[in-house]
Amino acid sequence: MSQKNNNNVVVRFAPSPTGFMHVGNLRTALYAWLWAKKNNGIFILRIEDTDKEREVAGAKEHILKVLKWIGINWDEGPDIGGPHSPYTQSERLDIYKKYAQILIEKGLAYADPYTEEEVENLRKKAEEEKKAFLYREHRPEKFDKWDSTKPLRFKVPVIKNYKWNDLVYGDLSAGPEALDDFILIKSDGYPTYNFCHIVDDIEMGITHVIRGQEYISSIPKYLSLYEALDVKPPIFACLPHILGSDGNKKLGKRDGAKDCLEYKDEGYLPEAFLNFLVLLGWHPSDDKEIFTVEELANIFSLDRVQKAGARWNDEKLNWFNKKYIQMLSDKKFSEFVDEFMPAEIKNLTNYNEKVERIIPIIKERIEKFEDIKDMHERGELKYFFERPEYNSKSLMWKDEKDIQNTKKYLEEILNILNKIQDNDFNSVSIKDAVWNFATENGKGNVLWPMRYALSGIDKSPDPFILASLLGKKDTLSRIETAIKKI
RNA sequence: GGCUCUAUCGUCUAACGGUUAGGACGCAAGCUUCUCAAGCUUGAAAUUCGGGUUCGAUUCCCGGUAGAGUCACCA
Repeated sequence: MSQKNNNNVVVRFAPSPTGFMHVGNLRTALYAWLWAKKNNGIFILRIEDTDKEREVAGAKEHILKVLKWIGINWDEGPDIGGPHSPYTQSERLDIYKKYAQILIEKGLAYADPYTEEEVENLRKKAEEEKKAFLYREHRPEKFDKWDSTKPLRFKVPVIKNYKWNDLVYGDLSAGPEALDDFILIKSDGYPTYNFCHIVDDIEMGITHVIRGQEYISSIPKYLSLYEALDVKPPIFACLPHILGSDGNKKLGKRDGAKDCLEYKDEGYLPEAFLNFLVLLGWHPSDDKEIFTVEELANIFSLDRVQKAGARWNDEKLNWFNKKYIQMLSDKKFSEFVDEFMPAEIKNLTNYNEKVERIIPIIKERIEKFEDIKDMHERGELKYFFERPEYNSKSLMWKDEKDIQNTKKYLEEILNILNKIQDNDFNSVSIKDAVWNFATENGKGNVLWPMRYALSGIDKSPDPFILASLLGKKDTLSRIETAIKKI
């Protein structure tokens, strides 16, 4: 890797602590982070907590937790500081005041003389007249001195068309109706997003502003503010929305978007989750689908981000998770099994000595670790540790009346298995020993009763595997029990 | 309603004007030692519509249609 000037790319992820972080937020963070990594740039985490009414306790900690889970690390942020500290907006109020003062002195910010109600009435009137409401059409002719008790509004310097380039959407433009005298500082003394994010982006040297598509229509406002401040705007990149799995609406908290940590709790692997997420709206130039973070950091590009929204797809996420589970080391896999195994199974007396043997069975049958619970509920775990209970009729393959033959077959299987040496009691030897007899008698007639005697359920691994996992002693004993039951 | 954006299999997407429109998930069928699971093979499945430009449009332009975003003292 060639050494690049670190200041080529400085990006930020700037969530507001107003609730849990959902997948839409996370993907924005992921794309910004990958863009920074790809360019050897700096990734900044900034907390935008200027809406004190909507702020949710613990939300900030939750955001950090999600990012850490998925493996997104930041170079500067509220917890670790950095050259532009602090990284929480409520602690940067003086900086915003300074910029507000600059605008006031330029005559480009003024105290809003109206009450909230008066503005609302003007808005309603415009609506009734089927006109777009523009505050600037009601801009007072003379401005009172701003005393911090009224909102401070931006005075759009020039009403004109704006054209700009977006790394994802290409050339964009908007007419003058996109421009208005928006509020810079609210009457509670806190700045609005529209104002302070721009101040911070300037102060922190942000080069690329990567955020959701919903900001496209606001960008002309930002452009006019950059002009008023005489600052060159950064490069913009807006990201398409993630759509809910039903409907076409942007995935939001109200439409059932889940807290990212729920995926962790359900047993999704962060690597799989990240891999799925990166492909939801972005695609490399070839057909490769499984990526390490390092590979993504090399090939990620904003110009290959889609313009249309991508629908959330749990099935594909599950497929990715399964793939990644298969790649997990035995040790790591066992740790997850230990975490997700239901207490009812863990409390069985011989759980600890036997659990390692059934690891491969679990590994090929789950998509996420929470599925272990479902396996348990379907009775697919318990019989490995305890003798199964079942109705003797179930031992019969297809023909429930063939009692005598079933008994005969089980007795012969018992005989055959008994002859296998203890230290040779593996699935291959067992199959070799049983196979001829089974084939001669229609396979299912013989193998189904054997498997059922060992598992006590309709669906399980094949009888050779089961016998080898249970061991010779337990296998013989379970078959004897079945014979007695008939 | 104004402004803005978007449109390829059910879903995620590939195809810098020329391909039998490719891949993946899901689905179906078959194979693989009974039932599962896993694996393998095969299959069905798409360029929103109408005009143009061009020898030739999924691709470029215009229009229709559909969908989305936004129009806060929220971010």
